[in-house]
Amino acid sequence: MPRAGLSEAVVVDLALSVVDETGPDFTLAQIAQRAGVATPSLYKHVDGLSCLRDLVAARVLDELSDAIEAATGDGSGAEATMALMQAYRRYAVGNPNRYALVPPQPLGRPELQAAANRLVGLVERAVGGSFEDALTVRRVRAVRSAAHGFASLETAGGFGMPVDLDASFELLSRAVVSGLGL
Amino acid sequence: MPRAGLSEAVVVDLALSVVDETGPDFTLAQIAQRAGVATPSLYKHVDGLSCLRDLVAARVLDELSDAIEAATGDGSGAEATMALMQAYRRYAVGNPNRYALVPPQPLGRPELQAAANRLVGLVERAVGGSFEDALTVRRVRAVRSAAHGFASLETAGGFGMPVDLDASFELLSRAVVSGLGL
DNA sequence: AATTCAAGGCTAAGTGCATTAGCTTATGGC
DNA sequence: GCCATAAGCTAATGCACTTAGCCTTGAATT
Repeated sequence: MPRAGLSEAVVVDLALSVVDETGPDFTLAQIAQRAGVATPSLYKHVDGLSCLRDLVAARVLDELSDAIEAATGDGSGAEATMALMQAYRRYAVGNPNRYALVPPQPLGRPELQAAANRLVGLVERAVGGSFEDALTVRRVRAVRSAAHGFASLETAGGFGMPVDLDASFELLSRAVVSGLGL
Repeated sequence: MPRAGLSEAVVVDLALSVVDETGPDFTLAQIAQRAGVATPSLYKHVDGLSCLRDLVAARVLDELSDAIEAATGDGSGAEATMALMQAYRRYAVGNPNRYALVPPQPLGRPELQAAANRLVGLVERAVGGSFEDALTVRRVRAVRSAAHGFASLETAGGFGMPVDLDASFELLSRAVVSGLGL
């Protein structure tokens, strides 16, 4: 039996392709099929389903952070925060199934924790402040809540007709940014 | 074998007790055990797991709507919207596992669709407007996004240390309400 | 009171999945 | 060329959902 050229990263790739095509719930059997391999063989690269879920989630969080970083640079203030929220939503809408995998509580593997911390750090920088400051903590939470709430409802089809969505998001993000005093 | 006194509603009750005690993911086997019944017997009352999920979700949405309705009455405007958001968060924090079951996209059984519509109607009333109006649609979406985003992150433990949460939510809801011009 | 008959239990069996154990083979370093 | 390890495999276990078909309870009707 020839080797299939698998690795942890490739397994995660395959998982993401399954997610993109069939929805957020993936199965080891589906991935093994795409790899041309029997299901138990995956255990040579990945320590079971829940571990793989963590790896996939970390990957998605990193993609999201990349998109945000590219959009906001190292600026801060109202404009940077608006850009951050916009990039956040754009990623989610462009990758709805992947976004659904983002775990709100990044417990689990350290990679996942690190990816989540990176994202929060980007919000912190955009808002402009440090976590020493209680106001900054609150602002970061508010921005995350608004962005995640809208993205999560929109990607899940929770807004009924897909009409007026850009304007709706614009209204929300302006309201948040100005209401937070940025 | 004596009858167990089951019914669709009782099965949903049992499912909710499982959810409260062990987390959002429940299984027919767990419910059957609590009912003192073999797993297949549940099919006499409920049409399989995914149907039961819909029924449970509809029940939770109704509880959430009840809590919101009690808190906001039939008022509208800034104060009513603040009260609505507060009630929303309070329900979620008080019932984190149940809240995790709220489906963002209420596709599926008509009961579920109706429950979701009821909730949206409450937000509409609090915001004060009608869906004829595009601005009202945007405001309702913004309020839902902020409330759901914060509640979902908080209940999932996404905010790290549980410090300053009330003040954080207060900041967000004030920002949204004032930023929406309510 | 006796009978009927649907509703609500049951067991048995099938499917799909994750996981573990143990074996075999490819492959890269010596 | 040899050998150790990595990377496949098959077999088997356990758990969950689901369907099929049987049996009993119990209430309504006669």
